[in-house]
Amino acid sequence: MGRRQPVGDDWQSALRSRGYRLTPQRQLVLEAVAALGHATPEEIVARVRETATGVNISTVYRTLELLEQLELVAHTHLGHGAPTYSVATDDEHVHLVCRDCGGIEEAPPAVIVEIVDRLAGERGFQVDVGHFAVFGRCSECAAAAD
Amino acid sequence: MGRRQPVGDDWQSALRSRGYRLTPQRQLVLEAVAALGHATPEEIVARVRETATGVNISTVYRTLELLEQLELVAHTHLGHGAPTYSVATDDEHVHLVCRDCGGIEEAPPAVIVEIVDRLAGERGFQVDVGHFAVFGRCSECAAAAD
DNA sequence: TTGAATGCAAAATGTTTGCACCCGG
DNA sequence: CCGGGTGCAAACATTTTGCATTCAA
Repeated sequence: MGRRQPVGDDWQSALRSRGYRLTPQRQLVLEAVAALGHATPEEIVARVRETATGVNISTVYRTLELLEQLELVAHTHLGHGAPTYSVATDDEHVHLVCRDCGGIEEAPPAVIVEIVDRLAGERGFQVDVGHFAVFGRCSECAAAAD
Repeated sequence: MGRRQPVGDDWQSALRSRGYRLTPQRQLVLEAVAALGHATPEEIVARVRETATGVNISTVYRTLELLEQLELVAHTHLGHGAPTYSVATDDEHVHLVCRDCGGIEEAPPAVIVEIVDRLAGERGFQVDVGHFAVFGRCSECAAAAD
């Protein structure tokens, strides 16, 4: 895991240009999301506090909401508990969530282009590939279940 | 929505055969799930209370957990808040969740057989079609967004 | 300086648990 | 009668909100 790509400084203009302020909290949250990948708010605040102990969880929630609105981050519901956040520029991928072990695999979006096109063509539904979640049983657990 | 299919009496043997007791609460919860389709625990308890006012929400949670274990019901996470339950014998389908209006459309499983087969063949991942959730933007909201 | 942003505490929402009582088998 | 099942209350987990204070611009 670890960092995906460095956080550029385009995020600063993204905030500024829409009249939002640049704060250390916002920078730290964005960096944490980028460094962690698929992180819950709880994990994000923990990471942020390694640098700035005082940061409040409610600030993290508000910041994530704002960053998502600015399309700098995106969240995915993987089925169980809290949602996970990643930077919006990450390559989108399909999430394979195992109902037994809870493990998460990632598959390239190529796997689902057909259905994406089909849903767009047949019903005008624009699929958000990054939020695609497929539930099932991974090969490991499938083997163990027999 | 209303009822999908009547609740047979096979559920009684499903409980009995595994040493579980038949209770009015369990019957009412199962009937509510069947009648409502895609209902949250909160909606289910409301429905149950139309008939039996005293039923407690914690009983509903415990009952849903049991019924799911017996494969009489199944739950799906549709992205936002509480999970939704349906009877396990409902025809499985793909859920299309709109990120804007929160609306849920259903698509026939035929739409995704290709990817199901592909994931099974390439990585041994057994897809649970009923828990398939596709996030995106419905045609209505897509039109409104332009 | 000034209002957007934060921290804090409390509320809202969703789910789980301990325990005494009840009732299905 | 007996232990599984229920109701109740309280604990827990997660997210949201009101409000006074702080700080980026």
